[in-house]
Amino acid sequence: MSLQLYNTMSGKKEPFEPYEPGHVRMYTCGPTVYDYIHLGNARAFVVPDVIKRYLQWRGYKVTHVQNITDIEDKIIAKAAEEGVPFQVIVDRYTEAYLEDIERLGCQTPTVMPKASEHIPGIIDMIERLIERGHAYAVGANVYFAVESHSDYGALSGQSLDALVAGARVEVDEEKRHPADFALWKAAKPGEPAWDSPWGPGRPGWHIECSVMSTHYLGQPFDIHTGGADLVFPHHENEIAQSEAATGKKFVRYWVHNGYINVDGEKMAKSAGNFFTVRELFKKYSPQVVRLFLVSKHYRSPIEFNEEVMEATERGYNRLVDAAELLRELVPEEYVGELKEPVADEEASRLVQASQDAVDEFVRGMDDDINTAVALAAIYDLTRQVNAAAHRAQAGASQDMLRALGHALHTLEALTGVLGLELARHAPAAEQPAMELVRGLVQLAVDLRSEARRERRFDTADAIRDRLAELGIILEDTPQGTRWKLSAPDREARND
RNA sequence: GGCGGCAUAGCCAAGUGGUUAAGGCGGAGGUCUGCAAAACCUCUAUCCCCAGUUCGAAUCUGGGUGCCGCCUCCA
Repeated sequence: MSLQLYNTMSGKKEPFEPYEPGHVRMYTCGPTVYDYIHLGNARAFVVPDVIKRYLQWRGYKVTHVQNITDIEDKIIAKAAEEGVPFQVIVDRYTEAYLEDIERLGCQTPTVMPKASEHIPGIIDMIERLIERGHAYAVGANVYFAVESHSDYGALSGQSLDALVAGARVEVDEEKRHPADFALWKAAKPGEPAWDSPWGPGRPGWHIECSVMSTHYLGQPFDIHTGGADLVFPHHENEIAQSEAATGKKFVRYWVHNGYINVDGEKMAKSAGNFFTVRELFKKYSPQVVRLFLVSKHYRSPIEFNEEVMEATERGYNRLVDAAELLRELVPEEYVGELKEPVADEEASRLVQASQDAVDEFVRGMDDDINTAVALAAIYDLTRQVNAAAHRAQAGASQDMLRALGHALHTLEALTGVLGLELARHAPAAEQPAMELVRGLVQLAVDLRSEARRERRFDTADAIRDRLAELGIILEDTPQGTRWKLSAPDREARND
């Protein structure tokens, strides 16, 4: 069985085959840089990142383009509101966005083009559309004529008549058809503008994605992703423009992710019920946020609330704890793919468990990137690893250590495909401080161990309690006392 | 009005014709421990309602009920 992907265009899961064997080309609608990204935006970036990582893991080369919209009405509005130059807004939020997706564990896309860098290509495409009779200029505005494209409405499953009957399309005397949309907008005084055959202005929203995607990926390309709210009109319009301009199919698989809900309602800027990811990072580590996002199938809505976030954090800690235990236990040279089979019966059971986890993980991911199933496979293996590791703490055969090393490798590989990293790490800025913390904690732990040996349990417990208040958890094992930070990579801990 | 989605345990969430209905969080009991913590073990649902199809349905069909989304900027 191979990867099945749900295609919004057909409304069905379809077997995935790239246009060019072995090489997947995908495009993701990136942010408009006028504000910090919120959790809903984050999902639209994490979902394609998971798809990309899975494809890579399955051996495909992936070229991934994710644009940055740096020309847009909302940016102009924000600049006016703050009374600062347009570019200040663009730079500030571009930088913040790059930082946010990196912390979320997203690989840097192969190319991150900006609309402002593709004006000539945009003008070319508009000219071609006018030549082919798909667009018309009215003064310095240019519109796409939706009636000229027979397939208009195919992606959203709506006929042109039905779309107009919805009657929320803005009335505009200039347009030949109410659903016609702007390819080029005339600049008003003071607005950022680029020269064009129709006068100074800026591109409409949809045209940049058509131009940039096909510029880097050709036409057709394989996968186009975005939030479900982009199906109409954004993606519908992208298709119309691109196919009208070239006569070729635009995109082979349309992938749309579901929303994040708050109190049952879609999280959105306009609704005001959103959480920026940087706010969330103060309370939860970026890894926990990412785990939360992949805990449900990408097309379903996810309800956001504190209770679920906390449950997610506990689950994440369990995964990390298991990995850390293995790292303590297994000599480094045993971590990795198993080179020779193990003879020991218990060890071979664990090897089998690792294989089962991989099989189940693949089964889930192949079924339209079912990350919930994939995660269940990871948790299953974690449980078995813990059981074996705790027994191994009291002494283990070489075979067992090799099997544990293999299991650790497996856990890291599978969580890695989801973009998760099983490690507690303090933010880089805190690294020097961590050295000091390690020393001080060890000092306290040593003093407490001495107290325990002398059966002065009041003192021992007091030390443990005080450390707990500081966010340091002690665990006594037969081999001595281990310690860990309770919430290691939250942005700031003020508890 | 048009189009689409969802309803599974206290919470989150898989499962789309036949299995003991995955997994996580929480809860109860147990093992281990000076006590804890962690970990492991056991237990913790008959699938919104009704009517059909079928030898057999959470899974298919029809009808309800409830919730959500798109049709306007939106990830």
